[in-house]
Amino acid sequence: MRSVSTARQVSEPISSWDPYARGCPSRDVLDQIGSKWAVLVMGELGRHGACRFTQLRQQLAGVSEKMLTQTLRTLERDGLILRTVYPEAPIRVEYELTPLGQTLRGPLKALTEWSVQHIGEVLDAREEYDERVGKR
Amino acid sequence: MRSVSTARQVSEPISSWDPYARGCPSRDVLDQIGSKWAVLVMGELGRHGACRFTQLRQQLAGVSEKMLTQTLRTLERDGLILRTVYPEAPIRVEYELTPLGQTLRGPLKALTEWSVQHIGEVLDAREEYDERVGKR
DNA sequence: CGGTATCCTGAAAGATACTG
DNA sequence: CAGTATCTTTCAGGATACCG
Repeated sequence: MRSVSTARQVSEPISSWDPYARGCPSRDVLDQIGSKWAVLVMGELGRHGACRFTQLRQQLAGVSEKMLTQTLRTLERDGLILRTVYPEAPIRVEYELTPLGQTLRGPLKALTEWSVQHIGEVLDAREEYDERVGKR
Repeated sequence: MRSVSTARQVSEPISSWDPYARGCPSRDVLDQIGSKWAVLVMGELGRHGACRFTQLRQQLAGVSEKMLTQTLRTLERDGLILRTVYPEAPIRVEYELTPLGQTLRGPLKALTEWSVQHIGEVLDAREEYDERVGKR
């Protein structure tokens, strides 16, 4: 059954894509990036190069087989990662970034770097906010 | 009730933050960014400057009042946007990016620009993938 | 080894009605 | 105007068992 419901039906006519509009294709991509494991997988493959399924599952401690498979399938479908099967025994499968996937590394890196650099400020803001709101 | 459950309990000791690790604070931020409306709100405020509640709801056609409020609250708590109440009658509330929020515009822009630039390739990849898989 | 196939649950999203 | 309260629906995510 091939309905992971990743790409929901886009019924609107495809014209004048506002990158911020609802139901627009580029928005789909953002949704996928925002999904729980996609960024993690991309990051792992970006730093390690080719990885096997089990390797990935270990690096991303906590991911279930189902979610890892689902994430990998979606990324593969979007052309961001390449899946190669080596029909040995036991079977071996390797995942790696495609050239297209490589081009996404920059933007992704910018975002994670931002979060690392500014997490302190965010945490402070939260603390201050909670105090302000709690005191009422 | 102030438990939007945005920030789930981080029980682990705070040491050696791997930006990719589960439950790490910077990961929280990414999760929030990935949430359905946060990027849209940030984008809107980034381009328009200060906006009122109703203005935002109209720009982001499709958002429910509840989700908009929730998104705005979380972003405010994280110190990314500023909420200003003008106690006139009728009341007026304006939202705008904080300096911290401004620093996030770049990374966010990089990501949306990527999606606009490469959406064609992604769509092609999907088509090819579906054909490959369907034919089996 | 590298997955599917099922079932289940909690949280997210949405609809609707009401309010300071 | 700018929300809050409440209810319902949806569905991502996880647990488990099994398969080529």
